[in-house]
Amino acid sequence: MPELEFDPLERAGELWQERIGDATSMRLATSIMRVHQILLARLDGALKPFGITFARYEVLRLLSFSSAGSLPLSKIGERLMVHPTSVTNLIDRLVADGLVDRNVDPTDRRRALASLTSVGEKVLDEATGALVEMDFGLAELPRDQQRAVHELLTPLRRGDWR
Amino acid sequence: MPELEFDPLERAGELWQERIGDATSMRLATSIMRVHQILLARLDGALKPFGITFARYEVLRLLSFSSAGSLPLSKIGERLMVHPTSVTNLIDRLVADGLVDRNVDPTDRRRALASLTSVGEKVLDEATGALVEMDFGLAELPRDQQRAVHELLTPLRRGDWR
DNA sequence: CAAATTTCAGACGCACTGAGATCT
DNA sequence: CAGATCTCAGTGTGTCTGAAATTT
Repeated sequence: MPELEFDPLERAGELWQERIGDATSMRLATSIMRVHQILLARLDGALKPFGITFARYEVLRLLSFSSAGSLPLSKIGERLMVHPTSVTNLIDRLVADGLVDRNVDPTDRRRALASLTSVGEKVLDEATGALVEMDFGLAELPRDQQRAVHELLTPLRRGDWR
Repeated sequence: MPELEFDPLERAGELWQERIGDATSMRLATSIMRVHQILLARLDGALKPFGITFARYEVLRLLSFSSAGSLPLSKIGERLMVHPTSVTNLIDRLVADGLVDRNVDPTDRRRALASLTSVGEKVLDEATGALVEMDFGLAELPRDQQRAVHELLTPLRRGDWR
């Protein structure tokens, strides 16, 4: 399948080093871009049979974890780091597919509350099984290395909370 | 700026552990998604003054590294792991902005060769300066950690070449 | 009234599919 | 002719801006 006979990122790193200077951060930035692309393709592929994307899966999971069983859209955006209009869009599709209910919050009628339908719960469970089965697309990395990468990356997310 | 008082990923990991099981791979997968989003926003933000995105920057850089000074579009797609129609699209925009020339390969007239214009070279140099200045959006990580993450991630890209 | 919450219209970037044109 | 290369039209998904509607 692969037409290349070498790691294209390694090649780019060597040339960068020769002509520009230290290639460390350029290598990692490009690396993260590519790994993201590979990972997303694997996750979306595994979820395709269930008619959802990884972004939608995250919404379903968040709702199932909420203690009240429902969340205002603004909270969803906050937790998932998603733009308000994108949340509306995600929920629109999930509602259209019958996986989520949208109701006005009786406490504060500006708010829309999203909650899982029973179909949504079922799809979530099955999708979770599929993702666990494929180790979230990270099977090439042993557990301890997965943990190591996660911890090393944490400082980059530091702006997400106080 | 951040409304949250806790790391949302950590919270999700704890709940996952309680209710589903080992949360290691789920944590890392979500982590990579979020870091990618943050990084891309930083890189695209730094490149905005030059009128290019990171995807277009990578094309310019690849062209400047090519020994012949030009590359057929198919090679660009191969090296950058980009779909053929996306390459056409990227080159279309770069040509429209005067950063790249597109010519038919006289050797094999099926091929289109892309090469940098002098404006393209100039923009590339300035953009490179801006990216180096911000350490490719990875300033929170010391060099040795950047190297460590890059090496740990490499197995995930292993399918890209032979 | 000011602020919060959500929605809408519209634009954009990028990935992909399927089909077609051109050339080797 | 089969195969390679590129382009085109159209779709899907997610992001964002700016503006508006509703409610507190």
